[in-house]
Amino acid sequence: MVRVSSASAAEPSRPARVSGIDKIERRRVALAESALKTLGELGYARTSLREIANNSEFTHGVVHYYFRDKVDLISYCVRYYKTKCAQRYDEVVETAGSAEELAAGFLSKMAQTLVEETPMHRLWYDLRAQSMFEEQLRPDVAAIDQLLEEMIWRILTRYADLSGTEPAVDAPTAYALVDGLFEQAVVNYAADPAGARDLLTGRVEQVLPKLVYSA
Amino acid sequence: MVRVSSASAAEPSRPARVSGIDKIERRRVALAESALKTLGELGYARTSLREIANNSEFTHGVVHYYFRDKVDLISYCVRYYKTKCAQRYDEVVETAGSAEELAAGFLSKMAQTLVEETPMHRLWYDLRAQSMFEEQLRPDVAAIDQLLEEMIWRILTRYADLSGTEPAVDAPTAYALVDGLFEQAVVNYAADPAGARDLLTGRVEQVLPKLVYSA
DNA sequence: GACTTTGCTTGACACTTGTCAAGAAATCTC
DNA sequence: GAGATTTCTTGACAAGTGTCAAGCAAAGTC
Repeated sequence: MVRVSSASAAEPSRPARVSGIDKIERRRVALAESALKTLGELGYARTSLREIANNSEFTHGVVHYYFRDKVDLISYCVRYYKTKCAQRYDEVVETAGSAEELAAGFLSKMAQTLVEETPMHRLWYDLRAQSMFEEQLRPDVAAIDQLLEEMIWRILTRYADLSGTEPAVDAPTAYALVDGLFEQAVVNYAADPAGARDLLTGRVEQVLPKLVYSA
Repeated sequence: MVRVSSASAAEPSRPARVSGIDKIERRRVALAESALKTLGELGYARTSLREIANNSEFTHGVVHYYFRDKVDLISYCVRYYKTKCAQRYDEVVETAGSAEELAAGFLSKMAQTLVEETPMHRLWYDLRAQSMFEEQLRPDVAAIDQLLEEMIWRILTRYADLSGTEPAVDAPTAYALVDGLFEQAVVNYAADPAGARDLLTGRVEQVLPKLVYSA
């Protein structure tokens, strides 16, 4: 489990009672969730602290009570987000009994998250781009990239296993390829929400077998 | 040839002489080039018109003399950029006499542009991400994506030709895959400028043969 | 050389931004 | 329930933003 709380926040002197620290943490999470919703809608650049506060039940001063500054908040959000996104396919990987079943489960889950969590994916690609310019974001972004790479790698190795063969590319390559397809789908989704889904599944389906040696 | 000038700019009433319109166009290009330099350095979000003017030989008022507003400028920049980037590999495609030669030329050119035009690539991925939030950018971004897809497709079909076979994926898929690898390299380049180059070439080398049917 | 058009500079405007601080409100402690 | 502590609200600040307009400089026109 990732300890999101050990961040670099102001850490106001903690109250004596045990529930206090948790309460603070819960407020942080609530703020982060609200912030993520706004961020996903508007993107990193256009999201101000006031906008985040407006779209939440809090006022803009509260943000500064729980986070040192904007980067601290965004950073926290990214780390919070991270803990939620990289285990999406784990169940599919564990329960699939054949390569076809795994592929089908992966594809359907992928299409589902594309549709249901579009804003989050948009935000992710935005943040990764921002990290190229804003050094402070790089560690967090790199950590998520790592997590996602491992996620894809788990899927691919299991897929190869079930096919009685081995991956034909290494982990970073596999991740870059699948991510390229997914990002394309996310970008296209803005223009054509209806078609993007099927195009994605079709393309991943096309590519997946090429990532392992033929059995 | 793309007519960049037919944009939506203010279009001040043109002087009678023929050189006048060209002079305006040349100023626009000069401003765009300066803006692109700043944009590549700072990214879309952090680049203000004043910053663009400061890093150029002009003052911030001139920008508004030649461009209606900020989006008009950025839009123009993107379209100007587009005309320069999608023909990078054309010479390699035309002169290569064998599949290996084509692959080698492609890889070396790709590595070269990664290193020499890093800011431009960063900016491109930034802009594409922004286009998911800013509708006005979408047409321009989509046009560039299209151009790049065709570029990759020219390379792949020629590569298949020279190998005496055919592409095993369609154009959008091929583009998404290669682009995934390239974007990963651009992001990594920020953290590790030395290693990113070789990692990219290695990975593309690994993948390229899998995009065509084995001869 | 006067006059008009074009090109550019400067300074201002309305607005948004992140940040902070003073104090009200709520909560806890005894 | 009084007092202390935590939590939150409100209003303000300086800095930065896009935009524009008034006026100066330069170039072209007759």
